[in-house]
Formats: sequence, C-alpha cells, structure tokens
Amino acid sequence: MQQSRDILFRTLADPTRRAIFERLCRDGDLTVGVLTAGAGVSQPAVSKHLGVLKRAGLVRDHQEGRQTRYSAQIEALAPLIDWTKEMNGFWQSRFDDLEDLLNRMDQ
Amino acid sequence: MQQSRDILFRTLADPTRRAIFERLCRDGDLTVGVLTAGAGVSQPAVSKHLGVLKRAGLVRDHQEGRQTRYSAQIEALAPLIDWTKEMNGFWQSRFDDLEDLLNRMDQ
DNA sequence: TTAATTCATAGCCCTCTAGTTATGAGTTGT
DNA sequence: ACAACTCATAACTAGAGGGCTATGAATTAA
Repeated sequence: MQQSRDILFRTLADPTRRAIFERLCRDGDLTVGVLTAGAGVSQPAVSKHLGVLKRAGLVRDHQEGRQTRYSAQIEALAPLIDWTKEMNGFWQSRFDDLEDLLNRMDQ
Repeated sequence: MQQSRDILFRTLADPTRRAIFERLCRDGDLTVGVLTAGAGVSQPAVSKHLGVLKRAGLVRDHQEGRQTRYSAQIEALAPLIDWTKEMNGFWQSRFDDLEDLLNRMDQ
C-alpha cells in the first residue's frame, strides 16, 4: 500500500518516463518503435522505462507479431489521487479542529 | 509550468521528504527539532529536505526566536491534481472518439 | 560575557538510476 | 534458409542526490 504509493511516485518522477505515459494516455495503443521516435532517447532506454512503468502497473503490454504494443492503465493513478485527498483531509480536519476550538471559546 | 510540475513530482518522490510533508499536513506548524525527532534521519538531512520542499512551494517557514517553524502549503499540490485530471481527460476523450466513431458507423 | 540551544551550510561519500552501445531472441519476408 | 525487422537484456558509465559529520551563525539562558 505505502509500498505501491512509493513506487508510483518514484516512477512518475522521471520526466522522460512521465512523457511516455502521457503519450500513451493521449494516443492509446503504441509500439515501442513509435514511442522511441518521439522520446528523444534510445530504444533500449524506452524499453527500460516501459519496464518500470509496467512494474508500477501504469501500463500493459501485449505482443503483436514481432512488435509489442503498450497501453496506459489509468486506474493505476488511483493511489496518487487518494494521497492528495488524504493530504487535503488532514488539512481540512485541522481547520475543523480550529473551528471547534473557537466555538467552544464562544460559549 | 511544465517545469514546476517536474519539480513537484521529483520533490514528492523521496519517501523521507514526503513523510515530512505529510506530517506538516497533519500537525500544522512544526519546528525542525520536532520534525527531526520523528524523521529517522539527522537534523541536517531534515533541513535539506525542508529546503527542497520550500523551493517546490510545498512549505513555508518563519523564524520564531532561534527556531524555525515550517507549515505545509496544500495549494502547491494543485499541479499534481491538474495533471491527473489531464490524464483522465485524455483517456476520456479517446473513449468519446471511439463512441463517436461507433455512432457514425450506426448511421 | 559565556555557555547552551537551534538550525543551516559545507564538504564528503556512496548508492541508485538514466543514459549509452552491443548483442541476442523472436518474427516476418524473400 | 537467410536477411531484415522489432524489441529486450546485458554491461558499462556518468551524474544526481540523499545520507553523514563538522562547523558556523544566531538566539536565549545563566
């Protein structure tokens, strides 16, 4: 849980990798060759990034002849959204506590 | 913009640093000493993390005698939320395009 | 004034990772 | 069968960054 959250943050921290994921969100189902063309790094580098993304659950792959097509798994972003909500919750709850205190002081 | 998004992701990627930010979201306004006590790393390490968080706009500091109090700036998470929305948007838009195509095929 | 406290900075080390080239495994076309 | 292609893996390098200790600057207490 915390582990997967960690992996997610670390995986998305690299700009090249994040760009690949963004591209897959936009354009759907792409081969390694197509992704390499627009990535600005070598094909092995792209493959490595895709491996990391896959282990984080952010992409899926399936073979199609001699090429591999990758697609984004948007649901894998859920822990990220949960985390921001949690932080907002902490924040809000502290605000509520303050309000409670002020109310009690009114009495 | 893209730059600040990058900085935000990289800043939140480190677990120790993220834990410090989480703590500040929960507990509000804390000194470096208090943060160090629960951080599991040395005080200089904590100070360095706080510096990184500050440059990312995620925390604010103000002097209070010889100690420095830090507090979370929850609004700084906005680019993160925007990004996830953007990814979801791409995803949804592709889904809509597919729907459009299917509708046109119906005619 | 002197001593103690609180934090930031400097300097160093060590690990982790993103990049590269080289190559191999699997697939398609001739 | 052989050549061309698509991608993954191996091996290596360089740089970034997170950790530490040591120390200095500023404030408070004795």
